[in-house]
This record gives sequence, C-alpha cells and structure tokens, in this order.
Amino acid sequence: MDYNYNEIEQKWQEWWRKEGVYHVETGSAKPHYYVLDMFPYPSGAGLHVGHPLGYIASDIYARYKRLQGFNVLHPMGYDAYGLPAEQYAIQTGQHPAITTEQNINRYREQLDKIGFSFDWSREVRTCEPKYYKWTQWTFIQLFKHYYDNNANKALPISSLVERFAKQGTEGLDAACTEPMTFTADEWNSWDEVKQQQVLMNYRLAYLADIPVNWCAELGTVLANDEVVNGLSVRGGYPVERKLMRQWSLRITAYAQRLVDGLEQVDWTDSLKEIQRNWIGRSEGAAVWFPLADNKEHSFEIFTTRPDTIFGVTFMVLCPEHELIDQITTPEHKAEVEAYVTWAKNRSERERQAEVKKVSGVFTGAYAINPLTNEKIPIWVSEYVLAGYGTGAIMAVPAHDSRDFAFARHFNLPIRQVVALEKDAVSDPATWTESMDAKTGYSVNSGFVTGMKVKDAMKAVIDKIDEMGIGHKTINYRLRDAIFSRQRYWGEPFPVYYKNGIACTIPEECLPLELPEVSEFKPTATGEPPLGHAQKWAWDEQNRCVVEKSKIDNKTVFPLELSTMPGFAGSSGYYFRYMDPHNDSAYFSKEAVGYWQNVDFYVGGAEHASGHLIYSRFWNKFLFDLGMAVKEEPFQKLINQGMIQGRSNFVYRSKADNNLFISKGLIKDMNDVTAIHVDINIVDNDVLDVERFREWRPEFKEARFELEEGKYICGWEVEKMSKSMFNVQNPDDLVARYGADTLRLYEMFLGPVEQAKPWDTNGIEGVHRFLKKFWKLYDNCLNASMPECLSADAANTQIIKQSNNQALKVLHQTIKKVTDDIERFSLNTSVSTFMIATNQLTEMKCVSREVLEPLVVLIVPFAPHIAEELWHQLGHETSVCDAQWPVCDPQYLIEDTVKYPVQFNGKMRFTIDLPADCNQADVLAAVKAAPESSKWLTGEPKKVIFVPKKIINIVV
RNA sequence: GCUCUGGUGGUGGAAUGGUAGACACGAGGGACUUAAAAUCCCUUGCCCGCAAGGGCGUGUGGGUUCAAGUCCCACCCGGAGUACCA
Repeated sequence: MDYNYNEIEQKWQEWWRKEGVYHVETGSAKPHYYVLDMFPYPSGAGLHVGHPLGYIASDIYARYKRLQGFNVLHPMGYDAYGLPAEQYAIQTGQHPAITTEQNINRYREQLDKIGFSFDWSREVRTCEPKYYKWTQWTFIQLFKHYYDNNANKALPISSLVERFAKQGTEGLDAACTEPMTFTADEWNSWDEVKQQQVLMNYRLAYLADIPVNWCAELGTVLANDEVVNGLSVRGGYPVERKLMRQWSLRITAYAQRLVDGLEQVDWTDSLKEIQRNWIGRSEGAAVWFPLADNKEHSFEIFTTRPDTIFGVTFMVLCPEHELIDQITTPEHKAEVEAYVTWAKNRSERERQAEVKKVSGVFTGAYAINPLTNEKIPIWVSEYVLAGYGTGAIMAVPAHDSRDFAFARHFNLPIRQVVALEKDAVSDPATWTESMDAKTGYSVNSGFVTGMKVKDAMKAVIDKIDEMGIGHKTINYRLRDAIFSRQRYWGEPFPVYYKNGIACTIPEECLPLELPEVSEFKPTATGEPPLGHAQKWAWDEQNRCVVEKSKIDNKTVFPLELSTMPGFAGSSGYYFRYMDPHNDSAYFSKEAVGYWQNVDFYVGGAEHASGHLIYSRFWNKFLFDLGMAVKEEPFQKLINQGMIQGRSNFVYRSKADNNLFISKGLIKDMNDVTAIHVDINIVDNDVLDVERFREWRPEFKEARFELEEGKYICGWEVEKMSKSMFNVQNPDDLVARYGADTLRLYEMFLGPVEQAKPWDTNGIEGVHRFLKKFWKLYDNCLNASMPECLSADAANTQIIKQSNNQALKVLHQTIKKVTDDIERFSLNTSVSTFMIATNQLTEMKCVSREVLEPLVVLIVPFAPHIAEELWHQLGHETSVCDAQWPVCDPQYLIEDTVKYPVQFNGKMRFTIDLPADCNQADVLAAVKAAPESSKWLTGEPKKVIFVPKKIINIVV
C-alpha cells in the first residue's frame, strides 16, 4: 500500500476531534506542564510559513511531554484587536469585527490542517467581551493601586488615602510622577478635585500629559514609524509633537523587580541582555548645580560618572526643560526659542537617525560647579533627552563621547580628569576621541586626584551627600507605558469623567462593551472614533451605558473616548487559558494553583522588549494582588528565528523587451533588468516558462535564451512579502506533500532559533524520507507482523542476531532524539530519524520490538503517520497516550573504537582497537601500524591519549 | 551611533576543545522502464596528481592549546531591533 498522506491525515484529524484527544482537564494526578505559543494577530494575508515554525516546535515539545506522562496544557487563541482591521474598516466601511472573524476562521482552517495538539475548547480572543472584561478589570485594579517602595509591592489606593489623612506624605516612599510633600492638615483641607489630582500622581494606571506625534489632518496620533521627515507616511500631512492627556501604566515602579526576576527564568542570555538593556538600570548620582546669577536657585542633573565632576566644562539642558525660559538672557532669547521650537517638533526617530549631526545653542546663563565654584555655561541641545534622568546633564567632554563631539563642534574647553596611569596626562586638544572607560585614576581632580575611578566615584558621592547638594541614585531608562490609543478597535476604558475627575465604573458592570459607531475615523473636532458613538455615556444611578444626549454631569457623565493598546489584551492572556470560561473571576485559584505559570513559551524575538516586559509587569502586579502564584510568567522561553523570503529573478534584456536570458548566459549584468518572479512558478531555480508566459499579460510574448534547455533564475534572500512574490503559503505545501512532511521540513530547515530563508528546495527529501519510513512498516505489515516476531526454530538465531543490531539502532535513536528535543535541536532529530530508517531498511528489520517504539518516537514530529501505523500495529487507543521509549544503555556498548591517530594535531589515519585499550596498548598498535613509518621516526616527544576519543603523538 | 545575532561546500545545515562538511537538496553518472514518473546504486569542499598520495580549507589577522569551526583579542561583512539613556 502506498503512503496516502492526504487520506491518513484527514482521517486522524477527524478522529482526534471526535474523540477529544486534545482536550485537557485542569487538576489531575499527573504532573502539569504548560506549553504556550505567542498567539497570532489574524491578519488578512493568512498564515505564512513563518508562523508554524514556532507552533510546530512547541507542538513537538507538548506532545513529547505528554508521552512522558505529563498533563500538558497547550492552548491557542487570537490577539484580535489591531490596526490593520481598523484601517480596512476606514477604507471600506466593513466593521473590524467582521474582518477579524473572517481572518480568524481562515487562520483556524490553516492551523487545523497542520495537525497541532491544541485544546481548542480553551481558545481566547482578545476582542470578545467575556475576555476583555478581565483586561478592563485589571486596568481598574491598576487604577486603584499604588506602588509602595518600602513594602516593595502594589498596595490599595484606599490605604494611601488613609495615610494622607493621618500623616500626609511623612515617611512615604512611593512610586510617583512628581515628588510631593504635604501634611495631613493640608490633605484634609483640599477639595475632592485637588485630592484626586494628588492621587493621580501615585496610581499605577494614571493620566498624564505625554508628548505624542499629532497629525491634525488625520485627526490622530501616529507611531514613530508612521512619521517620516515630520510628515505622516499615510497622506504626507504635517505631524507635530504635542502634549496630550493619556493613560499610562507606571511600569517603572517595577523596574528593579523586572531586572531581578531575570535571574529566576530560563531564557537565553542574549534575551535577558536585551531586557536588561531595555530596563537600563544605571547607578550614579543626582547633583544640584546652582545658577551663577541667582544662587538661591539650582537645578538637578543625573550623572553616572560623579568622579568626573572636576572635568565639567559646560551644562546641557534638554529642549523641553522648564528652566530654559527663566534663565535665557535677552540677547540669546530669539536664538534659543527658535532652536527649542525646531527641536521639539522633531520626532524621536529623526533625532536618533542623525546622531552625528551636532546641534545646540547657548542660553547666555551660567551655573556654578558646587565642588570647584567655577562658572560654567549652560547650553540647550537635543542630545539630552527629557525622558531620562532629569533632562539636564553636566558635560564632561574628555570622558563622554557625545559631550566630546559637542565640545569640538562648539569649541568648548575639554579637560582631562581621568588617566590610565597617574601621570599619563596628555593635551585633549590632540585627542581624536574621548576616553570613556571607567578605568584608571583621577587626575586634576581636587581631593580625589590619584584615586582609582571606582574609589573617586564613592568619594565624590560621599562629599556631595555631606554638602547636602546631591546623593547616590539609580536611574532606569525604562519609561512608563502609554496606555491610550485614539482608535476604535481596542478595549474601551472602564472610565467616565465626573467634572473632570476620572472614575472607574463598578467592577460588577464589566464588561463595558465597545459601542457601535457611524464611522471609524476620528471626529471632525479631532476626537477619537468613539466620539461618533451615540450611546456612550455613563448613568451612575442606573449603572449602565446610556445615550450621550442624556449627559447632564449630575448623574450621567461622558465616558472615556480612547481605547487600550494592543499589549493590553496580550499581557495576561496566558492566565485566561487556565480557566477560559470563568465569568466570575479572571481565573480561579484552583486553576492557577494547578498550572502555576507557563513552563515553556515560544515566540518571535521581536517581542523581546515589548510584550515580554509588559507581560512580566502584568504578572508581577497580579502577584502583588495575591492572584498569580509565581512572580515570573514564563519559566523557559525560546525565540523562533525569523523566516526570510527567498526571491527568484528573471533577467530581461535591455535591448529586447521580450527576451529573457538564463542566468548563466548573462555576460554583463548591466545589459539586463532583474525582475521578481513568483516563486510558485519556479522549481529549484528552474523557471516554468509556459506558466511564466501565462503569469502576467506583459510576458505573453516572452522569448527565452536557455542553457541546456532550461531557464535558470537568480535568487536573493529578502523579506517575505507579497510585492516580492516570495510568500509561501503552508496550505499549498500541505496539499502537495501532507502536514507531516511540512512539519518535518520546517524543523529540518535548521535550528529553530536561527533566522533562515524559506526555500522549498529540500522538501522533497523529507517527503521521500516519510515514504521510506512508511515502507519500512508496510513491508512487514503486509508480510503479517506476528510471523515476523515468532519465527520458527531454524531462523531464531538469525533473527535474534539481526534483531540485536536493530535494537542498537533503536536505542541510539531514542537517546539522540530525546537529547535533541530537550535542547530544541529539532533539525538534528529529523536527521536521526532518516539515519535510523535507512539503517533499518537495509537490515530489513521486521521486529515489533524495534518498530513499535520507533512509531512513538516520531509522534511529536509526524503525528498523523504515527497514529496510522500505531493502529495498523493493532492498537485501538491514540498513540498520543503511548509511553515515550527509554534508552537502554546495554545496547549502546561498543566493543571496538575507531581511533583517529594524529601526529602533531593532524589526523593521519584511523585504527580499530578494543574499547578497553589503555595508552600503552594504543601507542604500541600505532607504532606497529605501517602508516606510522611516514610520520614517526624515533621516539615521540609527547603522547596525548583521550580514551575512546583520540590519540595525538607529538614528534 | 547603540543592543542583540549570524558568517562552515553550488544550497539548507552537522560537529557539547578531539577524524570539519553528518543528514538532506542540487548536480553528474548508472540500473530498472518502450518512455516518463516512482524507486534504487555510485560520485560530489577546493587544488596538484593517471594513481598511490599530498597540499589547502569553517569571513580576515593575531593569540591560547598536544589539538580551535568551537576559547581569547582586534577587525571586516550580513540580518534584526532601537528610546543619542548621561
């Protein structure tokens, strides 16, 4: 019987569904294991071959764990809110919910064909009210909590209110936007509006004025990558930096815990490094510098190099700094204002793209160095960022490369205060770059001169502390997360405004459902799309959403018009899978108590600094509330590499527009134009010329210069995109080769974690392998298995002997495949299966003792063929519940070792020797070998012998 | 600029300091076939050589080691991310 993959795969997919083979129960005597994929955004383009790469890897692991006896949670869902559906809605009027539903159905169809072991009864969609109810609920909790640095956790706002009423800010150490000090009397004297304003300073979800890219023409805020040269990508309208009142999450309160938590998780060092860099913890000092003209006033700077304070030759403020207006002298006013206006309107992207262009302006004002009493000029420049530290720096051009570039550009003095050796001082005028390293000794530095850099840092901090002008401090580059979007297709905020005060709707009234709108665009007055909703006001008495016309600001109030960003719904979705249908809680105590956290998480590296930070923050907050039981959500994590496209090209003659020249025949690339050609009409770089002529009307009359009867295309690795005609759809491959082949091939392509170009050129080989694998079983199943097992007496000895060899192959395979899965080297396990199959075929193995465990080994990789063969071998229950075979080392023992013999580290020949040889035996054998005479004359200088590995003779 | 990551045959890749190129693809040759498909067998890193054999070889240049694709230093090139982070 032939390997009829289409029939087999369909049959078992249906059977698995019917039998509920992948249904998972919470709470079982078995050990639990949670395998999660980053859920996809269901785009209109459908699934491409890059998505399944990670899903297949995690499915292999999930199935492997199940075969080892674990109760495995392996769910899937959709990150269903997002911009593309909304953009499509604006263009066509089609409701994003409809588009999203269609796309989800398409994704599901594609996923189903690949044979994943997902428990679909646990599916979540972030855009469904019963799901986003809990996103909104979490937001309300964030709103109702603040971060107490002494308790080192989130605490209820109500306890903060009590504290303020009793003792004001006395003894309070809490995360906040602006530091505040007030007494209990002051607090109690304030009206509700003022009190609420103060509380907003502490809430973990808070409103603040944030600079955003505002495009008046589009009536919306744009992301950095939607702005180029100050114009919107869409439409080319002007974009300005504007302060807007936005919801933010005080993720910075958790910065230290986010750094510390990395110690507990099993992630790659590079990923941890990315996160550490993103959080950007840096130790340094805050120092107050008084103004020269008004010594009563001073401003705060942050520096990581307090030891270099004797080398300060100028100060720099960011263009947003509030001090600029006050200190700029009249003669510099015009120039400074012009610069500030220009710099403020530049996007962050622009500022960063032009690193090497130095710009800035002198304010005319001076500060006093508190340690030297020197008068130093104050400049303004965009290289100092408002969002980091205090937005002001002390510039030490000799020891900071950016300060150095600035000083050179504006001819400011440069003074060396650190040297590698105590007397190795040179003239900075001769330098080509600054000396940034934190090594060496302080020079020209008053009381720290001669100290090591590290000691000088400490000495300066102690000194400024003593003088009361500064202190040691820690800064993080992590910023609070802006949580408002001026969009339609997202979670509504459960917030209404009572005389300007933000109030959350009662938790019992959740979810607050996304209202219908007449248009998905912003309103004419620049309000977000929810401004179009007629029924979008909160009736406090009746606790329901009512018509906007009923707003009286007494009992009916306006609702928030912004919606939440994409990361809102994806930050805690892994909890919901544990208990997806719970209507009374986010998830039950029992469910989280059983599953704990995600054991193994697979997803793209592009989420290294976004999703993975937000999720960890979300989890820690829920941990503080006593809901999550683990501080870290994702115990082990791997990133699947990006799949790049492999484009094909045809070459059109510049002299003749209908003539296409095969790649090998082109003499000069300048004579031809390379044109992208659809990879679906190219096979192993050979163009199907007939299909090419049909492909597009302009190629109908195409003529070809062929080499050996073939048109050979060129190729290049590029991004996978429609415009380059290099998109590969998994369905086509499943139809042509079957899901098992696709699964194996995606793994065979290379290490899961590495980026690689997609190329179907090798898929035939994997498909051939499955055919061979099938044949290995088909041969003996046709010959009727039982007879193969119990051969008559005359053959027993022969069968036993060949069986021993086959068992050795089996156990080698068990060992290798198990090890490979454990270290996610899935490409090499596929090779191992190929080797085993070739060897067993050659041995004509017919032993059930060998072939049955082998079927179980391949289940994670190729579940369909495995289930079919399992049943053909006489089983009635699913192979998914079989037992993972265990390697028996007795079959792996080798009697002889093939020793490579090296002379001076160069391999010259090999020699077969008994495994228990010692160095003397091996050396004697080598000396006796005829090949040695060429290399060995006289006694060896030295012999290195590594038992069972190698012998190296130094002559 | 910064961060991460990669660089091995014609291609994808293998090799946990110990025989570089496993396993595949492609290519070439052959068997089977009326033919094709399918299948099977052989060859296939580069150079010299009829061969035996030898030399070279993991981006480049150094270094450590009996031994380096693997470890260290410097550099070159590609990919991804990015918030000039004081």
